[in-house]
This record gives sequence, structure tokens and C-alpha cells, in this order.
Amino acid sequence: MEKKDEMVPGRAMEDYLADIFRLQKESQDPHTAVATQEVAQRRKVSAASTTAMFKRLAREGLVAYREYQGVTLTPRGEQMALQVLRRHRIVERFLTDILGISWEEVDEMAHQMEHALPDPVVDAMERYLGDPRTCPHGFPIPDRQGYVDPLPRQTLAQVEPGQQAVISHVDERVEGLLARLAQMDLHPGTILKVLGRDPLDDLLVVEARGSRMTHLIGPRMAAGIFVRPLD
Amino acid sequence: MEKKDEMVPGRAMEDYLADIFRLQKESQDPHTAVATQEVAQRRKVSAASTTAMFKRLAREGLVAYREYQGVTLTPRGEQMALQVLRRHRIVERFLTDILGISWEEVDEMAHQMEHALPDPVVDAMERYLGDPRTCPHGFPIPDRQGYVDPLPRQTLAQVEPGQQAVISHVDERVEGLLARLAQMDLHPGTILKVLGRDPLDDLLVVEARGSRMTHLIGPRMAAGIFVRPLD
DNA sequence: TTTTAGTTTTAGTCGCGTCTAAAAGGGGGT
DNA sequence: ACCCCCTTTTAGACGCGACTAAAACTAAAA
Repeated sequence: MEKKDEMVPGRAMEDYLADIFRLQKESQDPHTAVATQEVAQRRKVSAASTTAMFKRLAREGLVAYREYQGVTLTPRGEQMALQVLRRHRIVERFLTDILGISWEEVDEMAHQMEHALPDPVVDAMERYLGDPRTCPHGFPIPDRQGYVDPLPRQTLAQVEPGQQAVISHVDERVEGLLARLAQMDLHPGTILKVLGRDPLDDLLVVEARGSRMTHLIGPRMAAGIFVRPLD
Repeated sequence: MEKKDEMVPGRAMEDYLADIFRLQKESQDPHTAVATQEVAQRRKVSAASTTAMFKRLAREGLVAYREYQGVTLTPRGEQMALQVLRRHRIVERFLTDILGISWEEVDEMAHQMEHALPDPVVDAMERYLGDPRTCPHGFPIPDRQGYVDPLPRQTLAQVEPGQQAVISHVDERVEGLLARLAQMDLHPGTILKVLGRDPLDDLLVVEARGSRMTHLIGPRMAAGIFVRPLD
């Protein structure tokens, strides 16, 4: 039969690249290598499988792999990871804004879909949406060249009483966080004022500008809400 | 690690099921088994691979397989095939009607996408479209229960001069047919009147009701255009 | 420096989906 | 009835992506 040479780096490879990228960005020093176990845990896969994949990725020139030291994305690997993130976030936007699916569900669905969508489809979705700049959770959408806005690292937990901040993005992996925020009508873009902090349980009292509602937010939740300070 | 038991019949299995279904419908007697080679040719895969897949499908109870005699879909297999067709055709409609992609391109794209779309997404697309009854090429969309309207088997080639017929559906696999029809602004639903037949090259002279344009259609094209007679 | 706890890699296996080459089966013509 | 051609199946292989169990390595504490 005809051999399909098309160097299409398997659906799984793309998942690994995107997760390596995310882990790199999340780590305090984004220049150190990403460890086998970090990736294994994130992907819910054994460490052995991860090692095997590191070798495949290295063979394809997508990561630099040093035994026992983890991996770093090469420029090509990073570019590919960014394209995966781009697809993922556009699809998420499409699912929420056009198809009316809740923001708790779209991460998993987009993950399922993202490797199967032809580029023209993703581009058409993007145009249909009016070139959105972020996904529903507030993460920036890389452009076709792979440029992506930097993310703030400050969380709501670090905001001092009396200060104001605007929600930048929300960690979708924190169990129940998205549902709670939806209940409180808090979203990326919402401006918050920290009224006070209960030192006993480390609860934050915040007021949402606009709705003028006040809410109590625990430390786990606050650590998943990333903000930009407001002068 | 956790074992993911979820009996998800592999993306490829679904492709085979759908193609077996289509071949069954296209054959003169839809009750005879579908041969190994038919499937192999349709899927552009070796006969050996097809035999291997027949065994897997039989093991899963999706086809009845008799050695050297080909396969027949079981009720479960047929149901699954219908759901694949449903997804495929809804996605095609979505790509043309919402995202503005041309009907020549959507078959391949939908094929690429169809196995990765979660059911809620397909259902949301269907609602967004207003519950369309056919794909852009005129094939009926099975409902959630798997019911699908029967297709006419008469082609334009069989229409006698003087008679009128409405285009039901178009064989998307006929090379160049979709592009030609788009040029002529002929679509499923268009009413045609066969004005005459040139016996030398077996060309049909047809007039499109509405545009009142007349066109010449060769035998290859005519055999890919399925029609319903008009009284 | 040696021990030890935790991480990483190797070794071997499995299922899917594909291939090629060779063997086996089936059906029509003489 | 036999042969030949065409179809189908078997046999053996491969790459991907996963697993477990065991061996190798690292780093940090004693």
C-alpha cells in the first residue's frame, strides 16, 4: 500500500508538548528542564511511558532530552506547543460563546477535539468569533505566529486588603473552582476589591465592582485565581 | 496506573463500520454481505488489514463475519454506523453553513473531525443549525434513534427527455463533480428538466428551473447525481 | 562517606492499526 | 474434473502509546 509519510506527530505527542510548555510556564524558573514525573502526573500516565515519549520527542527534534534531567522544548517544539494551545483556546471560546456549553466542561471537550480539527476550521472559528484574545478562562490565545501575551503570576491570595485587582485568568484544574465562580458571577475581567482577610481560616472578603456583591473566598480558591493589580 | 476500560471502539473501527454501512446501502441487494476487497478499496487499505479489522469488529459483536464471505452489520454495528453518519453529516452542514467552507472540502474535514467530537458538541451544533434534515450533499441526517430517510437510487442518467426531477443528493466521491455543480449553481433541491439527450456522447441537456439556465451534463457526472422524479 | 528515599530508566508485554509476502480458498471455463 | 485466476486469509513485522516490575541513578541526610 501507499506509505503515508506525512510527518504528523501523533495526537499524543502534541498533548505532551502542550503540557511540557504549560509546566515550563508555571514553574518559578521557566528555563529549567521539566522533570519526567511532573509530566507523568499531569498527563496521568506512568513515568515509564513519559520516558518513552521523551525519547520519541527528542528523536523528532521537538525537545532537548538529557537522561535523568528532564526535557526542554526546542524552538520547533515550542512552536508546535503554541499551535496546540491556540487550537485549544479557540475551540474553548467557540464552545462557550457559540454553542452555549458551560465553561466547566469546555476544557475537557476542547482537549478531546483539538487534535482532529483541520487548521482551516480553527481559523474559520476564530474569524466567526471575531478574533478573541483569550479563552473563556482568561488564558491568552497565541496568534498564528505563536506570539502569546505574558500571564501575571500574582494570585488573589496575594492581594492585600484595601487593594483592587482585575481577574486575569483562572486555573481550570482546581476542583470546583469554575462552578463556584460561575455561581458568584465572577469571570476574567471582573474587578475585585479585597475588603478584608479573616486570619483564622485565611478567608478573603472580596467585593465585585459592578454587582457590588461581597463574597468569601478560601485559600485554595484564591490560589487558583490570577489577577492583575489595579493601580 | 488506572486501567481505562471504557469500551471505546477505536476511531478506525467507526470508519470501517460507516463504510460497510454505505457499501451495503449502495449495493443492489442491501442484504448480501460486504466483501473484504470492497471495504479495502473504499478505505484505501490492504485486504489483509481489512480481514484483521473484520475479526476485531466480529469480536466486539458489531458485524457478523463469515470467512471468505464478507461481513454484515449486526443491529449494534448498524446503530453505531448510523451515529457516525449522523455526526459526519451534521459536521458537514456546520462547516458549510456556519463556517463558510466550500462543499468540496467538507467531506474530508468532517471525516477527520467526526470521531473526536463529544456528543454534546454534535447535539449543540445540530440545534444551532436548526435541526437540518440533510448534509450539504443531500444525504439525510439520521436522528438520535438512528432512523434515516431512504435514498432514491435513480440517477439523472436515467431520466428521460421531457421529464422533470429534483436533485436529491450528489456522490461526493466523483472527481470534480461538486466543483462543477457549484459552478452551475446546481444543488440538492434544484429542479431540473431534461430537454434532450445527445446520443453520440450520451450528453444530457438540462434546464434548471429558477435560473432557466441550460447545461450539458456528461454520463459520468449524471451517474453521480441522484434525483427524485417530479410527478 | 555511606545509606537511603525517591526518581528515572530499562526490559518485557500488550492492543491497535497498518504493512508485505506467502499460503489457502473459491468459482468459472475448458 | 481440473486448472487457473482472483480473493481472502495467515504469518510475521512495525510504530505508537500505554502498562508493570525491576534495575539504575541522584541527591540529600546521617
